[in-house]
Amino acid sequence: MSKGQASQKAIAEHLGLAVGTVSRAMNGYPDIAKSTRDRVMAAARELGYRPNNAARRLSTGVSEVAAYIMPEQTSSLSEPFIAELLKGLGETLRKRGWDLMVTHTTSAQDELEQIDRLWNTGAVGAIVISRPLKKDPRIPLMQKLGCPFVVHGRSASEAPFAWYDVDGQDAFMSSVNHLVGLGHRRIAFVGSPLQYEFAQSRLDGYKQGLKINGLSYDPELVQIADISDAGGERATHQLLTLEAPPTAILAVTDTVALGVLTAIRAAGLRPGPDISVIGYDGLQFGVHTNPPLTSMEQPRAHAGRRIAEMVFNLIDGADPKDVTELQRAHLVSRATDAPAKHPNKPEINSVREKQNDTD
Amino acid sequence: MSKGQASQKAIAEHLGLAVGTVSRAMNGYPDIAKSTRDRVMAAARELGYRPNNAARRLSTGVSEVAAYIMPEQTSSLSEPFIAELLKGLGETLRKRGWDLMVTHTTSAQDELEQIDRLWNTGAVGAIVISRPLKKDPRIPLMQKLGCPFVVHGRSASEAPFAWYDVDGQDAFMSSVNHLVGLGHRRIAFVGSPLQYEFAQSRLDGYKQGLKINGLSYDPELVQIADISDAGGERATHQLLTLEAPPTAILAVTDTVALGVLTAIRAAGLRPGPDISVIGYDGLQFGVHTNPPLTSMEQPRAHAGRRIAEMVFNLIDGADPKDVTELQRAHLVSRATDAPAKHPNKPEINSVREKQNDTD
DNA sequence: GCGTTTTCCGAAAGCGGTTTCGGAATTTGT
DNA sequence: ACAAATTCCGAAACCGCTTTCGGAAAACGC
Repeated sequence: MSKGQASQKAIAEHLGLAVGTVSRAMNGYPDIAKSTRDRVMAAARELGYRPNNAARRLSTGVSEVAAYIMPEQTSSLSEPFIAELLKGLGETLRKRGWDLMVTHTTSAQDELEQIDRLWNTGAVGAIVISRPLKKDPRIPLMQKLGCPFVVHGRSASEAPFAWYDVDGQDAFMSSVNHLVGLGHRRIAFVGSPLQYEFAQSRLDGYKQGLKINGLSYDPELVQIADISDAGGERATHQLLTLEAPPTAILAVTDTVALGVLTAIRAAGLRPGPDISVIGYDGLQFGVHTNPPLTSMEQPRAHAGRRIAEMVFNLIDGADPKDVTELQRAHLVSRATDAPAKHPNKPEINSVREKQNDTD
Repeated sequence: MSKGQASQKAIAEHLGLAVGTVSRAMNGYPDIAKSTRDRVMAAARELGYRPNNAARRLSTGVSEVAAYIMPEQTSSLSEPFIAELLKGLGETLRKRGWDLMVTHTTSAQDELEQIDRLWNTGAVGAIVISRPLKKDPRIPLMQKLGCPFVVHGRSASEAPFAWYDVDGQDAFMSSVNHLVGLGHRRIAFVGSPLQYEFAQSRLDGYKQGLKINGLSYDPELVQIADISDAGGERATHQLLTLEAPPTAILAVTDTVALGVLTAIRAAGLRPGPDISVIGYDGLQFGVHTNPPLTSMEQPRAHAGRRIAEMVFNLIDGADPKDVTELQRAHLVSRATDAPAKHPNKPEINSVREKQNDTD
């Protein structure tokens, strides 16, 4: 439309050169004399040259834009997380001249459609997705398309792919260890739907933690909830009405943990002193909850940067199977992890009594 | 690179037509027989045709991508806000085939540079910015560039521009009214640096609220802080060491209010019963703070949608001065607004006594 | 001092669309 | 049945940049 910008042609005319020469000068071809390269660069600066993105893309065939597919149903509470991720992604991409595009989808089907569109219209040159399912159709699709992609999380797949993940299994195992160390024996797990890989692996870690501590697995103590505060609240309400309620609860995410805290307080109990709670993510607002939430913190700022770097690795021709990174989460202890009140007397736990006391 | 996609040329050859004919058929030119248009459409579907974005952009000159410039220093706590905004923006843009690009900047200077780049390289066809300064250099820049843009917030400008905003002045005025109605007379304001337009207008609303309630303006009761929980905490600490501390505190954002709560609790006081606190934004995590935070809620989900629609209005040729919308915020009362303890006895307020009591 | 390399640049063909222009084929007018 | 008006499509230029190819000019060799 407007864009009164200097093109290579303008530079060429200004200098009495051919456009092809200008192009090669700017791209560092060896068959251009240093003197003319300098002239070209000077003129470019002087005339305010801006390479036309579309033109370059059209002739090279690659788009210097990466797409981030937003996880479908993101509660407003879990979003601080992806905002940080976006920042790391965007800033790191920019260092090599790439831009970041975000795409929201309306359904799993729509998501596949978007991926196909983004790649096949040439809108983007790479894609990053989050929260893969245990068996995620997006992965074989992108492999079929030949689109460079990195997954934030792991997944089952026949062919190897690039991924960045935090070891949730390990994290939940050590959470259990931590709680057992505090004298807890009845430890519950509030998880999310198991089609998500992260949900499964965190549950696995929980089970594994029980096992290595010689605790038996009690299905009653495992609740599956929506990834939301409301989901955590409902699940915890269930747990608290058990005949033998847990003395500690592991939440699959901090967002869910918020609901856990709410439900515990609603039952007239104190998160921490009465029932320990450990979340996962280490979100900043955990310091402001009532009481401040103990959580497994993952290195979030790092994630965006690394994922962007992995995108470049792929672009530079790295084999996807060599482009993987597994980080660890670390316990940040705030106020909701505490010694079990009666480590050896599992009978002191009628919630209703407790409630009446407090009323 | 790969992209085994069908081009218009492929369709043309498949049908024995010229590419120009195919193009005009797809774009609804009137000089194409309906019969051949149908054949073209059928072939397009059959061959899996995908228009090449770059090619179209190159020849039409317009890019169907809108950029959202991320506010420079976004605390991780304020980010739920923009994530919701992005969602509304992205989904609404997509309805007309547009995509959303996000750009993080490292400085004010860099931000101007990015805007210039995004527009002049043809990467985007419109830009939306947030949190304008009272006098914001980005606005005249975009006006000079001729780039369609909408501002999330208002600003002083010679030429009119498109904006969407929530009336912060009105909101803080009614917050003051609300508190006065609860018997408060010493009401403090924890604001943010006044180069931001929103900071100024909220302060103005605060002052206006004082005036219409016949309260005098006491500069001691106004603190300027970083837009963060830490900033709010420091500012509140100052307020509490005053000889005559406030009985109520207005925070410029919910993020800041978190720090206000922390500082109040740290002083051994109870937010709500002892000192009322009202935030601004109505963020969801306000229900999980200690205690739950009363706040002025703005219609956030609506914002992204409307801003995207305004972008299209501009693209469709609307005069920027006609593309504006002012929304109102509404009080959502949770647990931090309460009647003043001693409405008519401003002498009961030595914080140190209170602290000692609690110690 | 004349052939042979090197060095350096111009010319041109795309990339995949859009849009203008002109003309063949068909329809209309009388 | 012949000129005029429509209808419909092909041809070609262009958007800005990349890249291959070939050749002129300069440097080299002996």
